[in-house]
Amino acid sequence: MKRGEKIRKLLESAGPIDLVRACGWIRQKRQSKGVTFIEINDGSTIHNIQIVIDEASGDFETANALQLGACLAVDGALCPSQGREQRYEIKAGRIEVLGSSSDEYPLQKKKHSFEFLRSIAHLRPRTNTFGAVFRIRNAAADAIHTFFQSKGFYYVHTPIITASDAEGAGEMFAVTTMPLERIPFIETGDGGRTIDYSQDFFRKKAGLTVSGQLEGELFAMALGDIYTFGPTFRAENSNTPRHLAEFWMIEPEMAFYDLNDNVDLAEEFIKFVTAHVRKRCADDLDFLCKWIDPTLQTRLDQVIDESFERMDYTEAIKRLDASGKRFEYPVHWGMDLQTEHERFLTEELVRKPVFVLNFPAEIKAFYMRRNDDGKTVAAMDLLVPRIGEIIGGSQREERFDVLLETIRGKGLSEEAYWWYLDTRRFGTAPHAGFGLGFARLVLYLTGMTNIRDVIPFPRTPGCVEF
RNA sequence: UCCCCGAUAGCUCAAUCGGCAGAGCGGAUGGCUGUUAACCAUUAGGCUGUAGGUUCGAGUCCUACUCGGGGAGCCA
Repeated sequence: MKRGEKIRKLLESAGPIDLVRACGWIRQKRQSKGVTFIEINDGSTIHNIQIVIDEASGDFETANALQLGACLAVDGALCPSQGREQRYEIKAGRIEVLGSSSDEYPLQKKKHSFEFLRSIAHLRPRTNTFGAVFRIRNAAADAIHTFFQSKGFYYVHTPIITASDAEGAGEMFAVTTMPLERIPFIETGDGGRTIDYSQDFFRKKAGLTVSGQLEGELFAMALGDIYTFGPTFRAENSNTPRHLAEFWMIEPEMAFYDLNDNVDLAEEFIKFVTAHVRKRCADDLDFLCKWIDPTLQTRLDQVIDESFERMDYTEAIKRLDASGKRFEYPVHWGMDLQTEHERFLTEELVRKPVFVLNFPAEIKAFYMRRNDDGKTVAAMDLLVPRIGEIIGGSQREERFDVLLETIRGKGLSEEAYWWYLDTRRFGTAPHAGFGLGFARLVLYLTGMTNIRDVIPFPRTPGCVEF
């Protein structure tokens, strides 16, 4: 079909054009006696284009009967607008109604609550806010590939179905073809029974991945620098504005990187993505700044311009302790940082993004590299104001015997990790990497406050609609 | 999973001490010579989340449940 020009292009036109075609969905309609104004939007920009239909037009009656949400193809002249709100408008010649709407169309010309819009997630991308959010999400995704590709990183597709449980990352969703109403069991001899996975599709227990990191490390030990960017799944019963059961994660993994190199890369990466979005989605950020978060643009500029704070875990504990602030969870060395501690650190003490480094080994995963002090591991968390932890990473333990000792010490099965351990037996190398929750990054970039509003179709406990 | 708060018209919300169910927006109809979330007039629209209970009388008080939100935990 004849698609015409994107509305973004038309609004940026260098001059009037005698005949143009625009397609889009009706956002606004205003009627006077002799003239009707219809604003349509095609998603190419947050701005609508105004269609002017006057009495002389053959389609005047058609236009007046149209309702919000209808889809139109409009042929007409792109002219300078007499109104003050827009440079150009289309004086309609012919209007083709591609899809009519009805008075039951749920989106109104007013602000709706996000809770309500979540219940109509199939229509919410037609609102200004969600249009802006999802254009920014797209720009961020693009920036991620551009950043890593320009640095010579390879994009690796790690498996979505896996039998490996990246320890500490949370509960896995089961993947099975066994009938739930009659799951085969094996008697264990002591009166108990266990599921007979040998009859299942994969002949062993399988689930949806909680992280592609371990597989990512395997590829870093061959291709050098790699990154993953794909969906991950957590079957945790988490009911918060920061958690999803299905979300996208970015996990770079680099050979010959130590913890400092890792931190440098993470900072450069966040700055790059932020700057890219700041430049490319200026209109959308203006809108979000006006209606959602007035501090958004200032905050993003700060991320781009100022260097992030870096602080050892031990130092963070000292500063939290010395702050005099009363915490619900008392501060002591060896504890994991709670939400209240993270927020106080980044929002009160340093007032900018902060890397916390070298955590106690006990509270971190087996694959993190043991430091010489014997007590800590080369881990890093990036905390940002409002969101909390946005990146978690570490230098990985490359020494075979140390890794094996840790796996055994944490009561994990060394057989299950035979392929992971192999990389330490055959040409091991220092390497490091991190994981970044994409939706949390989008939260940060948009000023939105609920993670369910920055992913097209959120999956949370009890919610899998659409 | 735990704690707190909420659920009233399509949407956003009122309803005093337990005493007739309301407004704005949206819809429909009409008006208005170029509007900007246009404006003016008329109008329709309700088993007050569900199930019980207390009471002469319940949107309002009590109990349970469902759903939603916030906080916490788990985590990214």
